[in-house]
Amino acid sequence: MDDISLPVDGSPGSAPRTDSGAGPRADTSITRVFGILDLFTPDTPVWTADLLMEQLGLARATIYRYVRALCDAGFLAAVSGAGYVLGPRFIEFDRSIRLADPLLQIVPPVMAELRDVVNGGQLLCAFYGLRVLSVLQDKTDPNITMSMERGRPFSLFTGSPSRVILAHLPPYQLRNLALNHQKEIAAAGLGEGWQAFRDNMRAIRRTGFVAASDIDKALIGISAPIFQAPGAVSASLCLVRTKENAPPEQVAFLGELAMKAAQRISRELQAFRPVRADRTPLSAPVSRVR
Amino acid sequence: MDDISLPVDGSPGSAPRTDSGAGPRADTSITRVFGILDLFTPDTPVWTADLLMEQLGLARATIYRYVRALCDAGFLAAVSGAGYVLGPRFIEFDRSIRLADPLLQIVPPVMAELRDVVNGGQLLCAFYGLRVLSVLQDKTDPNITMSMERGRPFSLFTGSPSRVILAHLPPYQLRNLALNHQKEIAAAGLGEGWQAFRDNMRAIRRTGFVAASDIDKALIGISAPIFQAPGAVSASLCLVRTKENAPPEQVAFLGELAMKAAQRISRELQAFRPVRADRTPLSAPVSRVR
DNA sequence: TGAAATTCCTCATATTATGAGAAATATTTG
DNA sequence: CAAATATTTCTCATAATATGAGGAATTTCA
Repeated sequence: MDDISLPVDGSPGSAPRTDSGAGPRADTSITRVFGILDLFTPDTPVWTADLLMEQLGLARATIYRYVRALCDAGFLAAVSGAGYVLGPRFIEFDRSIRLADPLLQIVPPVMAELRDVVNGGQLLCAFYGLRVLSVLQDKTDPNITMSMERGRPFSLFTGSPSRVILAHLPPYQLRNLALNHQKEIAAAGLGEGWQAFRDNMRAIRRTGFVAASDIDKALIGISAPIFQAPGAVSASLCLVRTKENAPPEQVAFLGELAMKAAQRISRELQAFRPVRADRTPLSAPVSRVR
Repeated sequence: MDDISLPVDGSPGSAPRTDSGAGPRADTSITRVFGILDLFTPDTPVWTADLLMEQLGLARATIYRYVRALCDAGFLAAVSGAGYVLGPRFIEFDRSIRLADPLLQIVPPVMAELRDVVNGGQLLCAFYGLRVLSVLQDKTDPNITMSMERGRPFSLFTGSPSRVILAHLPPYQLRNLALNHQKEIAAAGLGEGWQAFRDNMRAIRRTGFVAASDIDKALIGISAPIFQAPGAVSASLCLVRTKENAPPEQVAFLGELAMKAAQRISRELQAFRPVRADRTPLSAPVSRVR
C-alpha cells in the first residue's frame, strides 16, 4: 500500500482512452484537430503553420483550416507575425467550471478552519472518469504541495486522494477497472487480480481514509472521500504533512479529522441544491469510469 | 471617453469571429463539435444525449460520436447514470497556460508592492485577438473587483485595460479594427470613423494610461500597457479604486504609478527569456487582431 | 441478479474534407 | 506612408468519410 510510483503528470500525451476492451480510436478529422492542441505544451507553447504541417504531415490548406477553426472557437490565438498559442477559451472555461462548482464555495472555509491543526497543506481533488485532478489547494508550509495547484493531474491508482475515491466507486465500476486496467492496478500495488483488488478496496472502505506517500516520498497524504450523493463519490479531501512530522498516532488523528471534515462537506454538498426528481444531477456530478 | 457600456461577459455565446469582411463561418463537423461545448454554461452544466439531440437536431449516433470524441479528449466527462459535464482538460490546459506564462511569475511581487499605495484592487489583463481577459487579480478591498477573477472576459473596446491595449496596437491593426468594428468602436465612444478613432488612440498613447469607469460605474480603473517586445503590447496593468476615493489628482498619481509599474514589468518580461533570433516568439506572444 | 436505461455498432448513401496552386491579406521594412 | 515579403485564404476536382436508422451490446440501478 506504500509502493513506489512516479508522479504522473500526463498533460501533453494523448487523450484518456476508455480502453473498454477495444483498440485505439478511429482517426477522424475531429481527432486530428484535437491532436493539434496536444502539441501546445509549456515547453513548446508556440507553433507556426509550417511546423504543424511538418509535424502532422498534412497539407498547408488543411492545417490552416484546422487552425482557423480552433482560433474561431478561441482554443488557439494567433500571435504577432506568425505562430499560434493556446487561446483564451481554456481560461474562460476553467472559470466557468469554477463558477458552477459548489465544492469551491463549500470547501475553502472548511480548509481555513483546519489550517492550524493540519499544520501542512490541504488538497481538494475531483474525480473525472479515469483521472483525478487537484482543484483547490491550501498551503501553510511553503515547502509543501508546491506542485499540487489546480489542474495538476493524478492517476486514478496513485496517491491517497485517488485511492480513497477509487475504493468508494460502485462495485460494477470497480469490476470494470479491474478488468481493463489490471496492469496499472497491480503496478500501483492495489492487488493482483479482481479478488485481491476487491479485498483491498473493501479494507480501505472499512478504515474510511487512506494514508500514502506514493506521490512525494517526503510527504504523507491523508485522504477521505466526499460524496455528491449517498454512495456517489465525486471528490476527496487530502491533508498533507511532512513524513517526519507524522508519527502513526498523528496519522490516525489526521485520518479522523479528514473523515469528519469530508463528511461535513458531503452534507453541505448534498444540501447545496435539492437534487432534481428526474435523476439528472445538477452540478458536480459523479464521473463514470468507462 | 466615459460612456455607458454593458459589462460584456460573453462566455456562453458563439466563438469570436474574425469578421474580416466575410460572412458567417462554414458549418463543418468540427464547428458542430465545438458548438456542443458552447452549450455547457454555469446555468446548464449538465446535458444528456437526448437533450443534445433535441437541441442540435442531430441523429442519436452522431451525437454519441461527437460526445465520445469530446470525452476521449477530456473536454467532456460522463456523469453518473446519464449526462455529461465539462471535462478536466480545461482545468489542465489553464494550468498549462499558467505554467508557460512569464507574466504570472513577474507580476505578483509587483502587485504586492503596490498593494498599500493603491488601496483598492489590481488587475492583470491579457490581450487575445479580439478580446481581453483578466488573468490575475489582487484584492485588497473585498468590495472591489468581485467579478474580475481570472477568466473574466472583456470586450476589446470597453474598460480601461482593454482601451490602453487597443491604443498601443500597431497602426495597421488599428486600421483593420476601424474598418471591421466601426459600430462597436462608435458605441464605445471611441470615435465615429477612422480619423476620430485614430486621433483618440493617439491621445491615449500621449497620456500613457487610461482611466475609465465604464465597466463598473462605482469604480475607476487606471490602466497602463505592458509590452512583450518593444512596440508589441500583450497585456495591461489596471489599478482599481472606488470612484469616490479617486479625485483627479489621485487619478493622475495612480496613472503615473501604473505606468512606472507596467514599464518595469515590460522590462522584466523582455529579459525573461532572450528573444530568439528567428523571430519566433517564445512565450506570452502578442495576439494578432484578425 | 434481472429489468430498464444508456451507449455503441453496422452499413449504404450522400455529404464534405482534402490537397495543390493561385489569389488575397497581413506584416515588416525602407 | 508605400513597396516588398511573409502569411493566410480561396478555388475546384477528387477521394474519403460523416451521417442516420435500427438493432446489439453495455451500463446502471433496484
